[in-house]
Amino acid sequence: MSTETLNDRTPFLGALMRHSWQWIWAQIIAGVTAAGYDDITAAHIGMFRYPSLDGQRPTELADQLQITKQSVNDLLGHLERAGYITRQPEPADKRARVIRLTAKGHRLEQTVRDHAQAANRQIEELLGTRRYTQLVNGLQELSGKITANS
Amino acid sequence: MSTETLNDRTPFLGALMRHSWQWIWAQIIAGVTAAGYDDITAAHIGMFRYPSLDGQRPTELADQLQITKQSVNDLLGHLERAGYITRQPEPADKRARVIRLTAKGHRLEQTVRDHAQAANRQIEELLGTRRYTQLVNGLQELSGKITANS
DNA sequence: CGAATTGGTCAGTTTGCCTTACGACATGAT
DNA sequence: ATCATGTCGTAAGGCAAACTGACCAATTCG
Repeated sequence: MSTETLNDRTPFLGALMRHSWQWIWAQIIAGVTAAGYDDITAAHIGMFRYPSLDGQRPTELADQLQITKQSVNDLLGHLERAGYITRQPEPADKRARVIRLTAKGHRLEQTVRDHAQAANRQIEELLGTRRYTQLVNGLQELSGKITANS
Repeated sequence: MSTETLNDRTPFLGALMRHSWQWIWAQIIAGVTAAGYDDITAAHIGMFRYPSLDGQRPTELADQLQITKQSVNDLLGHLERAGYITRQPEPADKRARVIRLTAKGHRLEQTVRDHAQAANRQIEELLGTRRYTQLVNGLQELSGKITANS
C-alpha cells in the first residue's frame, strides 16, 4: 500500500468521479436499506431521482434514465406490485399512462432524498464549506456545459 | 427546456457526479469503439484502469474492481480468447496465475488511457484551467478522504 | 382520409454479475 | 512432519436488469 505508484501526471477525472460517486451512491443505498426497504433494489432506488416520479409518463422516464421504455416498464411493474406507485390512464391521451406515487411511494422518495442530502452534508464536513462550495460550483458548471455541448 | 425547474437548494452532488462521470465514460467507450475495438464491451474496457493489468493477479483485480473473482475470471477469459492477455503460471505460488498483456493488449490499454486523457483535456477547455485545477484538487481531496474514512 | 409516428406492452434473449462448491496449493500450530 | 485452516483460481448454475423485435391502439401529419 505504501509503495502504491500514483499516476505521475494529472489523475483521470473519470476515476475520481466514479470513485466519489460510488461512495455517495453506496451511502444512499445503505441508508434506504437500513430504513427497512427490502423489497426494492438499487435499480428501483435509481428511479427516485429529481424530478419526482409523481406525474411523469414512462417514456419521459426512459429518456431521463437513458434506458429503454421496456426496462422502465419492468421496473415500474415491480414498484406497482410492491405498492409504491400506480399507473393511471391519461385523459388527454388515451394511449398514455401517468405514474402516481402512493403514500408509501412518497415516503420512499423522501427517504432517498434525505440520504442524498445527508451525503452532501458529510462531504461538506470532509472538505470544509469553502472547498465544498467550490466543488459544487465546478461540477455544476461542468454538468451544464456537458449538456449544452451535445 | 427553458422551463426546467432546478432544485431550489443545493443540488445533489451525487447527481452532478454521476452525470459528469457518465459523460466521460461515454467518451471513452465511444473513442475505443471508434478505434475499431468491437470484440470487447464496456465491462472489459473497465478493467483497463490504472494500475495496468499487466503483472496483476486475478484476485487483486477483483478487489480493485469490487466484483467477485468469478466475474473477473469470466471477463479475463474473454480477453484471453480475444488475444488481449495471457494468464501465466506464477512460479512463486503454484496456485496463482499472472496476467500478461499481449502486444494487442498493450495497444488497447494505451487507447483507453489516451481517451481518458482526452476527456480530461476537453473538460479543461470547457472550464478553463483555473476552475479545472480547482475541480481536480477538490475531487482528489474528497476521493482521498473517502478512502481514509472507512 | 390514409400514412407515419408515438405510447405502452408482451415475449424472448444477452450480459454481467452473483452464490455455491470444489480441487490444488500454501501456511501456521502443535 | 503433519494436519487443520485458509487462499487461488475455476466450474456450474441462477438471477436481475438491461436489450431487441413484434405488436396494438391512439395520435398526428401530409
